[in-house]
Amino acid sequence: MSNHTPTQNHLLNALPKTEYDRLLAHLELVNMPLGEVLYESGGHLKHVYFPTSAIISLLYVMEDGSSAEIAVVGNEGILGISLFMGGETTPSRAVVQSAGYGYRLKSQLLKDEFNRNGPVLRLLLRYTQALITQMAQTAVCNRHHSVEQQLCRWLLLSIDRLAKDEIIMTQELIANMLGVRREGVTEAAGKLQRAGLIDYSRGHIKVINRLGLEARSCECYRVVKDEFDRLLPSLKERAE
Amino acid sequence: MSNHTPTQNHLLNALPKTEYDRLLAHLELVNMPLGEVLYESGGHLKHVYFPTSAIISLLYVMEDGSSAEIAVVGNEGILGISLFMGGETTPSRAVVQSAGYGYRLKSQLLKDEFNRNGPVLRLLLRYTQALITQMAQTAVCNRHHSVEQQLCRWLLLSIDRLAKDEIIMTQELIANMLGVRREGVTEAAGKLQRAGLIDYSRGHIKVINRLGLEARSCECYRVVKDEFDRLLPSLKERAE
DNA sequence: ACCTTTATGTTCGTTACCGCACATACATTC
DNA sequence: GAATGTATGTGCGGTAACGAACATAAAGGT
Repeated sequence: MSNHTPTQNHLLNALPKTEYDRLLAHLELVNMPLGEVLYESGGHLKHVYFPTSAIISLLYVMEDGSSAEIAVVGNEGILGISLFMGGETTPSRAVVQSAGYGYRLKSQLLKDEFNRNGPVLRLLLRYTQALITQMAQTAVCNRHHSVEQQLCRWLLLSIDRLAKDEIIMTQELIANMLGVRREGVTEAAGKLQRAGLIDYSRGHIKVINRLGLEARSCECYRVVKDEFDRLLPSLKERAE
Repeated sequence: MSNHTPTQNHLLNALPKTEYDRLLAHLELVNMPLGEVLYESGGHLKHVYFPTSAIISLLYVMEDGSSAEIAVVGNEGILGISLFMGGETTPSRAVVQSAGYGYRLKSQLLKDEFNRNGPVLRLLLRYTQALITQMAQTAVCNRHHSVEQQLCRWLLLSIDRLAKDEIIMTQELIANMLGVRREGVTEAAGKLQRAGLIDYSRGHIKVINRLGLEARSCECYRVVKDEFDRLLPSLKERAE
């Protein structure tokens, strides 16, 4: 192997050489199949994860079983911020939304690195702030925007974190993420399809017209994207 | 003066004596009148604020002018986390929701303290995680719960941060916070009033039956409160 | 006491989404 | 290629919240 390298994760790639080299030996490549639950609500965190090709969804599940996605983590980020924030755990659940790969690191090793009070700490905190923006914007979006707008936002967030323009995901699961009815997603997706923006069938959604989706999305997508770009400006190249 | 002391803010009160004493001379008591804008979206942060009797609302305002509250900050917390998170600014606006007092500290002084990598850093990060929980739960609540449930949650969050059981706030402003119509708040408040849970008139809302409100609220209130209690367990006493 | 302003109450038609039921169609397996 | 399971399409009544218009009522100034 392989075409896998930790630098495919933007946070890892953004680390100075010293820190990167220190962590490298401890990074373990893991496969993340669709639907796998990486963290359960309130559970203990044995590892943190740096996705490379996978996308993780952070979900809040309510007592009555209904749920909503509050943020996504892909190759731009890290799963497990509550570890270094000091809480050890969170009330959210982390589920693999798009199958792929990532690297994991034992919790204690990340904590140790964080406590060195160096560039790793600063990078992780800036990432956390970007994640906070995403959550806050999700709250606003849930309040004010239509299912169709939110679907556009969701599709854009997903393809940004994938190399391909095709998403493997049923409408049923998208509905769970957005916290709406499956029929609502069917209807919105149908409109987008008829408008020539996407093409989908049985769990495969292909984005045909990205700009069209952006135009149809609410502003929430762009606000979040701009804030990520601002806080985590583009990542240096690293010799393979 | 006075009956004002920085220890009325729970975060300041939770600091070890060394750190508290170091900051004390730089803490400046400020009055916070209703409606004052402490931070504008994207603006520069000259100070951070530790409310004692005031409550600050964190709002996201959309392009079309509609808005929604994503979190509140009272005497349990600090306003200005993006400063130490490294972003310097956020896309949210901070408005005084309930008039009162607080202490402010020059941004650089807080940064310096944060960078000592001591108990202040750890405390602020734990607080930030609690705030994240509040935002995430707000997102879910916006998705799934009725205006009446959200109003109960909002009232409870407010009186938790006030000494009194009376809130000075018009239904119009509450509607802005919740991101709903004023009429919706009128209707929900009317129900609560007829149920004997609250008593209000022209900008004065008095909570009569706190337990009744909790029962009528969605679970979101309790989830957030429990998480705050878990992350920021009760604060030591400090000799006046 | 009057007038003005501001806060709250009420109504009405409209809309987006819900919950449910069921039809269709593709995919997989035997 | 028949059978089964899964994904998607569609229609229907119900409801919560919306937008707008307007009525009432309390507070405050002169």
